[in-house]
Amino acid sequence: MPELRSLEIFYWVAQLRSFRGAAERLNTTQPAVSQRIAALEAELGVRLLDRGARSVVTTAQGRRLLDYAERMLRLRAEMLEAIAGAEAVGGVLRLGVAETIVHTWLSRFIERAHALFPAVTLDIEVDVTPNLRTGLVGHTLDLAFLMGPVAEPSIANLPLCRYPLAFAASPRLPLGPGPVTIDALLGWPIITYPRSTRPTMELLAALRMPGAAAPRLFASTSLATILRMARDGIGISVIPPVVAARELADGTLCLVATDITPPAVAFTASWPTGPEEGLARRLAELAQSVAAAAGHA
Amino acid sequence: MPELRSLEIFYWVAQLRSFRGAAERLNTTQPAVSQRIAALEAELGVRLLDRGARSVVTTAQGRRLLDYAERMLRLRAEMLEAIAGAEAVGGVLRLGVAETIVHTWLSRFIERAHALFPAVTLDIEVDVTPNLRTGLVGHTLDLAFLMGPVAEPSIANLPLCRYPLAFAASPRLPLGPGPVTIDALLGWPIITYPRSTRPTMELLAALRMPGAAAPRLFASTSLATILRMARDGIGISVIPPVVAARELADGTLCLVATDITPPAVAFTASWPTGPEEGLARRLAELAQSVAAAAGHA
DNA sequence: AGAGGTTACGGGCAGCGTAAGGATC
DNA sequence: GATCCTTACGCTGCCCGTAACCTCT
Repeated sequence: MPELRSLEIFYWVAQLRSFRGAAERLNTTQPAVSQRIAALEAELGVRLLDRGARSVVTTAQGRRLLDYAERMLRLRAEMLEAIAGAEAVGGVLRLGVAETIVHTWLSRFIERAHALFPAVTLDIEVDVTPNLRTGLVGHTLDLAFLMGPVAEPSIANLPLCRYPLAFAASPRLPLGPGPVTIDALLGWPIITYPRSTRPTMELLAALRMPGAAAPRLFASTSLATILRMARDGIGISVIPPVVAARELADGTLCLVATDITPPAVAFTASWPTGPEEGLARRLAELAQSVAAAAGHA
Repeated sequence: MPELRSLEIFYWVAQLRSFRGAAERLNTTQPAVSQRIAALEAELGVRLLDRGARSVVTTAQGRRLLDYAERMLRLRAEMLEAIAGAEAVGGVLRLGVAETIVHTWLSRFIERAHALFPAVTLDIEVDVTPNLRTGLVGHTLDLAFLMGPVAEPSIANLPLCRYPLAFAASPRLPLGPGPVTIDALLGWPIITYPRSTRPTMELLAALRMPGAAAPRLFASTSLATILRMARDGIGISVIPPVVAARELADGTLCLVATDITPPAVAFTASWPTGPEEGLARRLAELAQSVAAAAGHA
């Protein structure tokens, strides 16, 4: 009689197409996974996985079992929540967060998450959106707050908040009063997110005027670094004003009025769907309400 | 993380309202059951069962878990059949059979059951219908072919066959030719099923004529005994002719034409519904087709 | 006293981790 | 040679069974 543990191990091997990956995912060793899979195949008298040289693929029977395994694991998760309640939902949830969120409502989210799920440990990893996306599809993250949505079939998305971008510069920069033209703007380096991110790509497209010089870009994955460079007068930053509230308040940075409106950045909570998505989904919904309460919806 | 084995044990304890009963049902010892239940309660941090002095009842949480447990066990059974196929469905199925069935198509059923489910062992118990019914509700039988249907909410029924009853007596009985009147009939003891069975009750009701003497009843739980007494000329038997084919063919018994038609006996395959009813249901359907093929539908 | 659940204790075995082996690119 | 799965092996700890204990009728 197959036990749930075996089905869970099979589920992750099939999902990740890797014994090793499943072992890491389940905090065990790779031979242990091998043994359980072998035992499961023997128990059912059926070959479940084709071990290729550098790939593991499910057989037809394996795919059928995968479907059942997912349903059973889902049922167990639902059962645990129904019986033991949210307080008992435990374990580690690996959360990836884009830096912008860190500077806005992440700490409030952590507080409320801890209050709702005291037995859950959040492993937080701050990184840029493309890396977070990779982490989600590779199942090394259970949930991420990133510039979304993530357009993958196995990833679910929930919109969190939109931040309009704005130009902000040190008041020492001789920009003069009144709206700044694009030409004047392009005389300074643009300090913002890396080129690989969507808002920066859109910004560059908006700034690229025929005949004008290409904008100089000072990109950084670190918001703190962007702000620091802007305060130092190195150039003009493009950021959501909300992450620079302190600098704007104490006058070390000023918003720059221009005749172009930079794009807005939209964030989503995104997670890989699966039998254990319950906690991720609940936390995503919590994040949504926290973001809304923070007035950034 | 609760394993299926624990949920299965809990299921049976809750269902049978007994640790001991569950232990027997699952071929294990009572302390083992105690331990699993205690561990399960500790795991979930919830009391599942109230151990009364002479009774075990589920708590509210226990009832909720019971629902999930049944769904999970059902899913596992379905999965096993889907993946491993019917050949791999194994274990012991305790089948109760009314004696009439033994004399008609039981052996054919056993053959076909063995062919379809080679890994299943049939534990067969021949008894009278009331005892079989008790066995079903007490979960000591997984399936029974009896005079049904069994009107219990937790018992499912599938009609199998109907046998008209007939009067049969030794040719040495001086009954004379032509139809026998009720009065003449009542001069002899009626040899048939025990008083507690439905066909006998109906028969007695039909024979009870105003002013006439009450019929003398020679009841036996054993069909072979009934036939033996009839062949010995002790009285007139009331039986389905199909179980006395040999005696009718070799002339040791003759059908007695009368002006009343005795009732028919109807048999059903009946089994307790539950997460593991799959095999019982399949065998019940098989029995239905065997009975139909035997021409007794 | 007897039925039924709990506690205590010892042994067997499943399952895990470490380490070595083998296949494929 | 690097990567990934398999096999071998020793050990831990879970789980089961036996037996004694407790409680209620």
